[in-house]
Amino acid sequence: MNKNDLRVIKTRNTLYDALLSLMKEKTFEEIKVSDICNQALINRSTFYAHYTDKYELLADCIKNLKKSLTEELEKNNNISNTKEYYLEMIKLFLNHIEKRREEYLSIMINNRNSITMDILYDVIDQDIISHISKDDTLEGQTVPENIIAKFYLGAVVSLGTFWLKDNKKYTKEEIIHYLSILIPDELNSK
Amino acid sequence: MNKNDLRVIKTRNTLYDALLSLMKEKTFEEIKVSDICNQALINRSTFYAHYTDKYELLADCIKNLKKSLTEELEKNNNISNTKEYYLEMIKLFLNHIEKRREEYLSIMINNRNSITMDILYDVIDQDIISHISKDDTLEGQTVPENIIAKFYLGAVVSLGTFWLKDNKKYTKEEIIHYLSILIPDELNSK
DNA sequence: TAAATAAACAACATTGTGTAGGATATCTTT
DNA sequence: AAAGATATCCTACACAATGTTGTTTATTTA
Repeated sequence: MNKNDLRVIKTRNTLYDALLSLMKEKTFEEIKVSDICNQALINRSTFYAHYTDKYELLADCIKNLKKSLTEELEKNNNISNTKEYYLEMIKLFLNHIEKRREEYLSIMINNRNSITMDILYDVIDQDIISHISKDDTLEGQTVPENIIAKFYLGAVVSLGTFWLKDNKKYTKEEIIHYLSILIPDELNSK
Repeated sequence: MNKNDLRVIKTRNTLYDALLSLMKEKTFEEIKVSDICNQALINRSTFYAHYTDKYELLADCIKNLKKSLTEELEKNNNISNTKEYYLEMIKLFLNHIEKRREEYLSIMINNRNSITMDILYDVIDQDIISHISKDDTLEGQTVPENIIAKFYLGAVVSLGTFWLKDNKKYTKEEIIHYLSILIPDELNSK
């Protein structure tokens, strides 16, 4: 199966879109392989030529989102694990949500946050961890580094999904401003 | 179906335990009704006499956990939405995790945090919201109340599940101590 | 244009679901 | 402790969705 064959690309994209579109109406679990194929106007046996089951297709969607979020977060240059890093990180994070909003919402609406949360948790956790390991200014702290990490990881993801869901109330800049108040300045000293 | 009949009680408990035990090995979605029945040594038709599907059984488990967490959190007397409230809340939260640790772990291990997170998010979000509505000291704040709420909601749940997963490293008291540093004193003034 | 190969189509075996009826075991009540 | 009630077991069946296979048709690419 040649990944560059136009037919292959077209088929996979169609299936991808069909799944996302169905997820706006139903839970992922309620969606049958045949539903996806009907929606995509693609034969069921063709589906099985590409994916072993619907979970593999979803994994593809997730992998895709994760990859692009990871890339976005890598633009962050602050290698130390300080307030500046977290502020820059949430900025990039909110940018990404803005770009892929429709996809995030499709996944989230009928799946009780879970899947989206898992995606975000994984990627951001990874980002934070890799930043911690690069940071060599971490001696004699009052609060262990990984406690701080999990604390802000949860806080940031929670705020991000909250912002994603009711997009009208606050601007991106407001959210970042509020965070700059909620995160103390002397994060790594004391 | 008489809820007090010993046979009924026994059957339901057995099914409940069987599901939790299977969830240590597989994803919830991978578990079939027949698997649960085999594990529980209960006839499949009996299962259907009690629940319409495996989701209803899981809902029962979740309802159970939610109820007991809600009750635990209600012991919190701090009606204002301040640092003291959050500290007391996480204390009760960690108590609950300690009590029901095995159940939480069963649900969490193979289900990528999702279900557990949803449970905790729901209950704690509810608790925070009800505390906010009782608090009348919320004028002229720099950061909107619901932003603060989602921020600490995520932070607390994230830390709680982190603590749940590697239970050896930190004591409950240490976690609470660290939190008292991470949450600023003047949460509601400025 | 020819060769390669992906997509469509049809047919089938398999698996898990949900339901029903009568036989058996367990619980409740007196 | 016995009688009646009823939950569980057992078997069988209809149904839906899955996953596989072999053949034909259409599209791509060299």
